[in-house]
Amino acid sequence: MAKKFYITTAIDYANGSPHLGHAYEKVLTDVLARYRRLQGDEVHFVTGLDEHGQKVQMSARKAGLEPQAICDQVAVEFQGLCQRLEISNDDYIRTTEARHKKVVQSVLQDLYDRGEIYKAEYAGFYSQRQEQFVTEKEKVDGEWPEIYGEVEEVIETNYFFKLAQHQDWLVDTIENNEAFIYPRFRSADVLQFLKEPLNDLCISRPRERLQWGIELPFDSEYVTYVWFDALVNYITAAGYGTDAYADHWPADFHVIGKDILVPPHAVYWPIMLHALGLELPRHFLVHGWWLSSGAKMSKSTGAVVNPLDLIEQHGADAFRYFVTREMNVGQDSEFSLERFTARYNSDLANDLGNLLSRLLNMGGRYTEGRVPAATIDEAPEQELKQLWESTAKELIPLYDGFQYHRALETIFSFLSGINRYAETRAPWKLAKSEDPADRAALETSLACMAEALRLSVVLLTPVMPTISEKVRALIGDEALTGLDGQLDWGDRLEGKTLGEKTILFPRPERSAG
RNA sequence: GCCAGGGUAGCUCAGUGGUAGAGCAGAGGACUCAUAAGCCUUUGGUCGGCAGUUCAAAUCUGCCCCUUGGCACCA
Repeated sequence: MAKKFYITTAIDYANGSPHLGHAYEKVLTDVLARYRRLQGDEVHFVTGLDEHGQKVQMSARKAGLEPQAICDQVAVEFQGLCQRLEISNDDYIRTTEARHKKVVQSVLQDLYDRGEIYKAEYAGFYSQRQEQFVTEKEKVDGEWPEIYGEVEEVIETNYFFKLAQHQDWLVDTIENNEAFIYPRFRSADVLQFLKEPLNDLCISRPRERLQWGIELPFDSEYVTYVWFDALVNYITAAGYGTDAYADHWPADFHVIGKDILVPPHAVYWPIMLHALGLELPRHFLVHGWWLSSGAKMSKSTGAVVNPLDLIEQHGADAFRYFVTREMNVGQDSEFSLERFTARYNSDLANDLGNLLSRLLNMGGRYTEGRVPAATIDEAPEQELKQLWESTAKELIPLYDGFQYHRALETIFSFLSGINRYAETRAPWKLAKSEDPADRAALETSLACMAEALRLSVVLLTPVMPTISEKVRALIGDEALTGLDGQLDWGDRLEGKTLGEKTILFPRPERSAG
């Protein structure tokens, strides 16, 4: 069996509710996953939930619940988000699952046996109130803020993972693999970090301080902490220790936010894998953040808008389109309701939705609800086909280079070209003529509009899967299963039945006041 | 402080040496198949600032300013 295209998001931390950032990462990953499926890859797409740790334990205690109960609630929320967004993940991993505990313990034991883990004393400043270690960085004006309460220096024995001995290897690996981290400039952050000597990584917490974690296999007085729990999910979900593993690992892409590249994903994780003798993931796709999500958009309406409400208000596809169109992968982007509305109305409703609407309507009125044959090929047709040719040429490289915002821009610029073509041919005028030449032009124009629309939605499909399928059905096309030949201008729609006139993206009612 | 990303029309962005671009928003017009949509025309920029290299710089170099991140046990 051929290796699958294995792609992951970061797993979300269970101590909080989903927000725009979570939604975006899932959409971004899903777009890539769906694109690869169209390219013919067998895809294994995993997302999940990181459930252990101090914060979850404390939240549970505050709520008077068992930690697992809290996690179960949060898991429902996050999985619900995936459904709402029509994320096509093949697996959802939760770090409290038995399959994961087993892998974490096996990996820890393995490293312990190899001498990569040792026990040592760790001295630090501990905040009793927050039940966590604090560092000099947390100090404000030379004092720890009030929220930490009394901070005392304590010495604690813990287990450490040897990072330093792999440092040179890691620097080499990153320097010699330019495609390892996208965008490339992020590699510089990692290499800068690696200019300083690495300290070993503390991977345990004593059980009396933290119960909510996976027990160290070689010392039941401790649980493992954070990274050995969270990062290992990627190989758990790949089926580490089972036959499935070879079909999945190495991951083709870990899609993550820029905040967790250095040091966890670009330093700890590669070293963990290297120490275990496992292959590294092939690429990291590092995205930026949505800024001002919340406060800023309340200005005009006076009401705070939760970006995730837009999914229900305007559909998953519209939401997916917006975040994909607006975000230049790797950079940050500004979220505002105004921008969402502008995209929705201008691009989706006016350009795409209305184009389909006028085609279906004219097909019903002039050609008995069928896609007619294109019988002539004159300047307007040739121009439109040329425009498509140059559009198609750009799309694959843009998709391959994660330039989704520009790919969408290009597609919508072609859609605009179809609208322009319609004005040039003006089938509604031709319909009033008895001249056979006008009749031929009328039929040709509707055929060309339908074909051009079909071509437009092919590479809209990864971003707007439902809408794209809907468009295909309405113009008499079959469901899309691959890219093969789909981007070539042809006459496959000839004679196909057009659907009833449909409003794809209804204009929202203008709310009074 | 050091490193990196961004700073181009009101907004979002494209544009890496050769007379400043797109979409949206604004203004005007013709049309009517269509979701008061679409189409045509148009207003609008000392390309963050200063200096330098060059016949020529948004594009190369230096310094500065604004902004977003990274800079070891922090999720």
